[in-house]
Amino acid sequence: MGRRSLKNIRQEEIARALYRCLLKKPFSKTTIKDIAKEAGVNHGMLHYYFKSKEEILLYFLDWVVAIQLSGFRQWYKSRHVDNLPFEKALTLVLNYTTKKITLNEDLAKLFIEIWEIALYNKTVKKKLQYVYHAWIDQLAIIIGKETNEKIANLLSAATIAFLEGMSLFSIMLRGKYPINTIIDYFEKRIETIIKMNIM
Amino acid sequence: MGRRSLKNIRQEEIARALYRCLLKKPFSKTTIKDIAKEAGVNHGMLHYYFKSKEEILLYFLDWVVAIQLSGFRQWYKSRHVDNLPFEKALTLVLNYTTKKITLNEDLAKLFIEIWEIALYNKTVKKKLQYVYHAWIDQLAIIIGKETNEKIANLLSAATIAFLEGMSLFSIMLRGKYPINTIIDYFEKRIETIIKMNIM
Amino acid sequence: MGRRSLKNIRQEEIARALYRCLLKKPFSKTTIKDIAKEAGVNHGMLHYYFKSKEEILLYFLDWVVAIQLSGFRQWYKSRHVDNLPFEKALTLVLNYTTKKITLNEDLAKLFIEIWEIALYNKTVKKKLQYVYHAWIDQLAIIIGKETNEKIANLLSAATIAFLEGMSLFSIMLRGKYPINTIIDYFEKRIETIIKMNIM
Amino acid sequence: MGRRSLKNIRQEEIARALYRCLLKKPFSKTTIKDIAKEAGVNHGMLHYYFKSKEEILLYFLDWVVAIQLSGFRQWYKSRHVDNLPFEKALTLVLNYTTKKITLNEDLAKLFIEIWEIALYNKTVKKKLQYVYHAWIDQLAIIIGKETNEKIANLLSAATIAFLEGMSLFSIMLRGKYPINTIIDYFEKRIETIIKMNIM
DNA sequence: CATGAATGAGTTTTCATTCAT
DNA sequence: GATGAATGAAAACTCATTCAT
Repeated sequence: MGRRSLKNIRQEEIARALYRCLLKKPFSKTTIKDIAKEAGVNHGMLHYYFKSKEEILLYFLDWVVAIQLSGFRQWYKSRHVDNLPFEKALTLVLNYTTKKITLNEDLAKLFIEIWEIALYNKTVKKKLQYVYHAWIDQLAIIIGKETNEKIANLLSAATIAFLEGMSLFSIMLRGKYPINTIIDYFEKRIETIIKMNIM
Repeated sequence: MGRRSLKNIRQEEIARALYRCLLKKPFSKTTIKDIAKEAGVNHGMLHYYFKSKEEILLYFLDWVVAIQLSGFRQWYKSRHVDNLPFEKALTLVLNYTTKKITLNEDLAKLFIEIWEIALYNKTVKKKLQYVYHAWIDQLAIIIGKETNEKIANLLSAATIAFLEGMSLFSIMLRGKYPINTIIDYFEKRIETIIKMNIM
Repeated sequence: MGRRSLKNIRQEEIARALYRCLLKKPFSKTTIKDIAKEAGVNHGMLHYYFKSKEEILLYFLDWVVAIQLSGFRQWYKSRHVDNLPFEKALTLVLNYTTKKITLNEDLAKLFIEIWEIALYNKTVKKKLQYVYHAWIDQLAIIIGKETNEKIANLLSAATIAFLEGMSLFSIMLRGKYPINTIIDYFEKRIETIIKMNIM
Repeated sequence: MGRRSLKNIRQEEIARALYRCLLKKPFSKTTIKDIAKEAGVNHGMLHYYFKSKEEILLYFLDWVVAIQLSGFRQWYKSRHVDNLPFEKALTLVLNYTTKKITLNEDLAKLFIEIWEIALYNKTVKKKLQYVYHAWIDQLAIIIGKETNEKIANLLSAATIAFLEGMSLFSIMLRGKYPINTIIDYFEKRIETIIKMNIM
């Protein structure tokens, strides 16, 4: 992807290190030195590239979101989802979402952490709202092919709420409930539910 | 329920204080002194009644869960839900759940906090699993009247996942999406979805 | 006088410790731990009794000023300066001032430090202004017995400026100039200068 | 005079930058990067031209003193003060001193800062002593025309102490006391005081 | 010469926990 | 039981200094 400045490289390394840290500890218990150690750099460096611990978090969030978004867009293009008929497009997108996002345990953990931070941090909350907006809008476009916009939005939000709930359960109830089965079950019926709701 | 020891009274006061604290700050930023102040007792006392800050949290969790459970059970009995026909029982229970739990913003905030703590704390995770077990089982009993047990469990878990997702959205997307409308919409259709899934 | 709270006792001990520290190092290089060590207490204590390092400084300033003021007032009363004739009162007060303040090397050092802090710290500056106000006013009252108020104020301020300059020199030029001789010389002539200025 | 090395030019630029910095912050809070930024050079360069932060300060002091001294000497020559009668010379020199030094607020601030540093730094103290020596000697030469050397030195030191005290007051009591009036008042009487002291 | 990345010692501050009274 | 004084480990952050390029 061409040349990036050392600053960008380092900042991303630090974001990547924070990612690994958050799989072990909550952000509040992750110290600057933890992140530095994980990144293999001196802890003073983190303050050279970021003004504060919170700045690292904010950069990290943007980085994670950008990666997910770009991953999704690349896949979306490569499968020509735009040109597919409603049923096919819906199935494909839901499948991508559940496999790559909902059931990605690292991501699920990460998002639970982010939810909590967002509770008391407006900037983080805004970023999270942006993500859900984008996600709901994207799915609403597909659903909107078979129903009116208002209902499509409503169904899209409901579907994603359900998937986020399942994502939560995949972490909290792992091994206790057949998360995958439940998701499969609903993937197969969501099309019907959507069409049912037209009436 | 008869006499309770002073210790029990104090412990509950402290749990209640923690509840109020958690509406303002995450647990990690809530200090022993914050809780003590909110409870109107000396902070040294907290270590007299509890071994550590974590013990307060664990007691608090049990207390919150017990309150919710007893509230539900009392309501359940008073409405004789056990004797109602399937449709009526389902409607009533879902209505209670959405109004008292899903859309209770204080509780929603609290649970996001608890989810996060559970990520990295096995004891908290176990308590949370117990709560979801109890909840899913309860709903599954009602749904089970119209379908087989396995499917009932699956549908119950899915419904509660959806409600937890909506609870999350009610906090994160408040004002941006018509949370209440979405929930109303689905309350009206869940019966159909359940019956549909029998086939 | 009578009973003082432990808090007051500790705060004063800390102020006293800071006093000793400032004879060795500037405030900016004096660490919280230095003060704690000098006071013989744990450094956490300093934050128990004071909100911040600056708060210690402010308390310290009030404490130093109060001590000097009370020392002066006690002496003033015990010598019945109020009832003495102009010449006697002036001589006595100047003598007290030069011996106890101007040529008190610890105090001189301390005040140079305070001057510097006051340069960039408004609260400290205000406290310092209060001290000089009180001092100038006090001397002006005595001088005012022989001249009009405006001139008395002017002469008082000039005298104290001279003494502060000598105080500075006593630290900076110790051993190089006969500070004591200069002060003696002027103590003897200030009366004449004052009277001369009436004309 | 003539060509100066790049090193010298840069060093002076850095000294000039430190001067501007010290009008905003004490030396202890002025960082190497602050100075570098003010000088418009890379902060690494400061360590190329100076061994340490303290070395910058020492160079800076010499630079300030040299500027003041050369300014004074130039003025002194241009006015042929050496050839003037006692009264005229005294008046002129005092006037120059009060206007250019005592009441120069930037310089006054700077010197308060230097006094404080000198308290705990022998090298700085030595430089300061040199300045006061030179200044006192210079004035003593003029005063000495009307009195014996010992008394002249004494009166010179006293006068400069007074001026330094007024300089302090001009910063600390600005707006609260009529500093200029006091100085005017004494400029007019110092000649009389000097002559009075002969007797 | 010039840059800015990197280091690490040192600073203030917070806070759970202990304990004497 | 209750109080609040005391401890000390650990946190975020700063900054003079070094050094590879």
